[in-house]
Amino acid sequence: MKDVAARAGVGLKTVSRVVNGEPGVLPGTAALVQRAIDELGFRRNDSARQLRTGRTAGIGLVMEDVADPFYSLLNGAVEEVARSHGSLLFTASSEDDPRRESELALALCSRRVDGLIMVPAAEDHTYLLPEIAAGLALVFADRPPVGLTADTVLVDNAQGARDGVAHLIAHGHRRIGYIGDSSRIYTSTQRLSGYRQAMAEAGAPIDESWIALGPSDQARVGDALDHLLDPRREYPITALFTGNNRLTVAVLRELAERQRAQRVTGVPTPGGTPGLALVGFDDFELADLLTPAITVVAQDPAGLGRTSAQLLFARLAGDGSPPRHIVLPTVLVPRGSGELPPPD
Amino acid sequence: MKDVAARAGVGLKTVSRVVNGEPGVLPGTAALVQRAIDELGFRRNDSARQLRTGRTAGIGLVMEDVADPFYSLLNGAVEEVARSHGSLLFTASSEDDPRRESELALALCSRRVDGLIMVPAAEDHTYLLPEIAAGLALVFADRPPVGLTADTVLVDNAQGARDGVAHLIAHGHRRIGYIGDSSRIYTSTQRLSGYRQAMAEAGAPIDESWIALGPSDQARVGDALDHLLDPRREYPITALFTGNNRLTVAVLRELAERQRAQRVTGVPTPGGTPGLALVGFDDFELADLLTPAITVVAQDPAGLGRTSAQLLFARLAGDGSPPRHIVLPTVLVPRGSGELPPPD
DNA sequence: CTGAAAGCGCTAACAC
DNA sequence: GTGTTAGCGCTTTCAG
Repeated sequence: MKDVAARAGVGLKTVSRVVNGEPGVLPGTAALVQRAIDELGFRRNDSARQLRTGRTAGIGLVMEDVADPFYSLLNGAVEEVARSHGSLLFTASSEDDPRRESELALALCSRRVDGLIMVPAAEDHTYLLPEIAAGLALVFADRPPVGLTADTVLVDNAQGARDGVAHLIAHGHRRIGYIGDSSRIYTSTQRLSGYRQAMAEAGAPIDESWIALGPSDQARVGDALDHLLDPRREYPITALFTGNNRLTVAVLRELAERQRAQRVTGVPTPGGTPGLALVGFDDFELADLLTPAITVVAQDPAGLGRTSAQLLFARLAGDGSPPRHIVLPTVLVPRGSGELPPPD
Repeated sequence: MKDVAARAGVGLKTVSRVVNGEPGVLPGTAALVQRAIDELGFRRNDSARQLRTGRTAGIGLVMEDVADPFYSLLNGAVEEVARSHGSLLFTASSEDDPRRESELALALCSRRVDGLIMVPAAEDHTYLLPEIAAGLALVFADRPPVGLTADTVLVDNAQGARDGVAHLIAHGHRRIGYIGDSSRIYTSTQRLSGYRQAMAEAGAPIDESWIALGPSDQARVGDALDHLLDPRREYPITALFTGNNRLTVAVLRELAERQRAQRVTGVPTPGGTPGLALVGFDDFELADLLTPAITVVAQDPAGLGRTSAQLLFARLAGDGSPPRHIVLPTVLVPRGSGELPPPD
């Protein structure tokens, strides 16, 4: 900038004014400066600007995994809102590791991002208290913070799961299995409680062995399924509720595998016969094109991201009202798999 | 930091040394400083650090749309490599708009990101020349730059499409339709040329009306499909090659719709009868669970991201060799839809 | 081993 | 309208 000023034969501040489009520069002078800028290939150094103004025009998003469709939709919505406010977005994946979450969050704080949106993995967020005290705007999305109060945007997980399970019950099922995430995760606990509520409301007793929490990879899901569908059970389950996106797909893949095996070998296999009713929490692409199409309790990941980001920018614009807690509804999307009747 | 120094009763530089883990500080002094840091809730201001050192430990990624599965996988891989190098990642979606691309890229340059990975949308990248001259490390991914030479990581689109179409030909098809992206997009042109090559090699003449370029939304794809499957054609196509992920899914959805309609109404509809052979460029989740399962030419989006990022960090580490051009292979994944025989 | 001084590139606050 | 000065918070350099 100094160089530009020298080249244009004007003062430093005049260049600054031109670069920032501030008023009070004669068109002639501005043109002179602009030419010097072009000739020198000058570009304003935002690091310096940030240091001076204290604003970075950047926000951070910490979530589990950018590559997961749920988070990538959330990410896209946050980015869109950020862009409309002239901010750039840092994205960071915690891989659901509390340590990594705090490392990333604090790294973003060191950069002095204007605000942070977090889908937390940690079970204690007091490490952020000093940052909040120092002026960090913070919004929690999808899961609430622990150890502090802050703006939070959640999904009505319990109600959603309850709706999904009640839907199965309405279609004649009483023995319904549940495969969900580890109970470490907030949303998982909420969804499980929705399952229990729906069963209780219908007066349907729950056999605790119908509940499998925490199988993460394909193989574990297969094991859980084998256990749930064990043919030696006196009262086998007739329907299944899956607690998230990835689990639903894993279950579908396992069932398809068993069906293929049974078709090929002719040997009856648990899960080898189509007809198990299924409702999944969280929608996913192509759910409508499978056979049967998959009934889901749909969340709105983009809405979650958009709402969180809007809340964040409202704070950055000076909204000093008490922390807000927003809960977004879910929508049951019947497509076929959840309307299959129980056998006999 | 000044405050910390005052509180600890030491010099500024000593605090700096402690904060950065530099050697040459007595353990006792370090402990003193650390206590002052904790008490004050001090966190180093990276904006200032960046200004001084010239390094931001941040890179940028500009692509079409973070929410698209292809890009979110690429994004995830880039982020992982960045993290392993201690860098944070800015993600920005251009929505395939050249203006937006350059705005975002230049905004990232203003922040003095250490490097930039771009999936370009623009048709001229000379606007980046001053930035490169100023030291920006730049890698193009998936599509090459126009108007300058830089490190580039591409996929072998032509060979992939050729393989896919040859696969259909090997299964007895001669009249093969092609639905692809706008010819404005590099990858689209390459894939179309692969289609032409495969047809030429098989001595199969191409009717230009079999080729539909540019239908983007669901409705347009439906129109294109109606045109391709027009029952008044003397020689109807027996197979279809789709140029990307989104188009494949859109086609599947259209076909499913026609089949459903025909089942319900009993009125024969073009595309209403299953059996059209299909190979799609680009893999997608659940392709294996559809009926029939979808044969695809799979790319490796994560590999693309990883390779690009590794190349970028090699440059940042001082690799000054001439620009590299890496081409990643595709893999044909036969699953059923591409092995359907032509009728009669 | 520790500290004082200079300056990274910019903008805020004032002169002129 | 335009220029000058000071200083954002840090690291680099060099002296103790």
